[in-house]
Amino acid sequence: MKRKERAAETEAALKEAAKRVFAERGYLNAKITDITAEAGRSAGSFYNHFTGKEELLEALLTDLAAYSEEAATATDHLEDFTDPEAVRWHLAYYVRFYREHAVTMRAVQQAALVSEGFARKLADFNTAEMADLLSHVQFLTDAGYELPASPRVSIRMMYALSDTFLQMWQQQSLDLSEEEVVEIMTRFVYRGLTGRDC
Amino acid sequence: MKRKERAAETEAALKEAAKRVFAERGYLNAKITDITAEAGRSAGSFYNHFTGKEELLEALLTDLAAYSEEAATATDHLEDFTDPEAVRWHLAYYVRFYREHAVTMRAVQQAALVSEGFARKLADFNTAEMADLLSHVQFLTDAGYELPASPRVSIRMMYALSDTFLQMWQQQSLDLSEEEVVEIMTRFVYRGLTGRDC
DNA sequence: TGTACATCAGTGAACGCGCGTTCACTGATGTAC
DNA sequence: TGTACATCAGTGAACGCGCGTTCACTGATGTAC
Repeated sequence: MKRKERAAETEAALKEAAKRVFAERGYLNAKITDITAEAGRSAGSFYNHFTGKEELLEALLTDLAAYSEEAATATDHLEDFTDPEAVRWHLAYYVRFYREHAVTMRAVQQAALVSEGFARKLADFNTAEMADLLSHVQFLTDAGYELPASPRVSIRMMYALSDTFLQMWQQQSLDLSEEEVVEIMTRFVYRGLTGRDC
Repeated sequence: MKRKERAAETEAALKEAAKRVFAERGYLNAKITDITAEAGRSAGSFYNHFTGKEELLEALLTDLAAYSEEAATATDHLEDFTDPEAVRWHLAYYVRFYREHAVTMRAVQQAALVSEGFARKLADFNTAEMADLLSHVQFLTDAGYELPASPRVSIRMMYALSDTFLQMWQQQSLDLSEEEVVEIMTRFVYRGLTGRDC
């Protein structure tokens, strides 16, 4: 089975090369020949594995899904948002996620601007991430805290903040360690959601 | 001077047509012939006015700058962020801005993904917007409030939240009126910055 | 005011660049007997 | 184990599509005398 091995190696090489090219030039600026060159393969080889750049990105996105699943079922998953630690846990998760998968996420965001299909995929992904949070925020309303808005909208604000702030952190150098970012965001979000200090 | 009038009319028509096309298809998907067709002009005519799509977008962006200037010097500009009204005033300004200029801003954001030049322009624009806020937050530290992070970073969180949440509001229908959005964001941000309810 | 010429905004068919995609070919691996 | 043929991953030059951009042309406006 040396043949299938070789094919699998090439496919993996193309995916890794794509990430490097996306990181440097961005998804939209990446030419297929850039990717094949980076992977050290010929242009034609690409089409033995993917029908185009979109399918390659879908493959990368599928790899992420696994990661998200994992976190949602983590054993130390804290759910009660009246406890600042629960908020911190989730933000720490996002920070880790962004550090590890920033390239793919940015690629998907770029693809979403141009392609209807990726826009839907991205929306679905975000909705899934937020769904988990919805039940956690219920603890706050049950405990008599006054959210700034409905649970659904409050979570969107939290998510909007995290998403964009983490991108800022990644791209421009904010000179903050990962721990500091988690700490800072936790304070802002916990205060924002509950109206109390922590 | 009928000639210059005609030229000015065509240029304006192209700019307006561009906004409509950008709104529908997005900047990156917009073809120059889409714009000229929408404006009811020939393809060649475009190049009498702009060297390309980029220059047209720059022209639209210049129109925005005026708007921002205006707000920064507004007479009712509240500056002391210890007063929730001051926070509300600024968020209300952003909401109005996004409602009126969402198309151009989204176009610039898209262009920034692909072009180094626009990335810099966008970064400059955002920095300018945030600079105004920096002095306002000083009131909080002076009054003994504890920000969630340094003034510079706290503002970035506020800005990240506003930027993305307003985009969500624009794109997906969150079923919130403009007043509600301002109210909600004010509560979240004021709480986040000060740690106190309002 | 009239005539002859210059200039300019606009036209749209044609051109050509960039890049995605194809395809005939190669050499290696797998299969049949 | 050896031989003959089939299949497959990979190659890279060539093809062709889409779209930005050009340019010779038109008709209208401006200018000179």
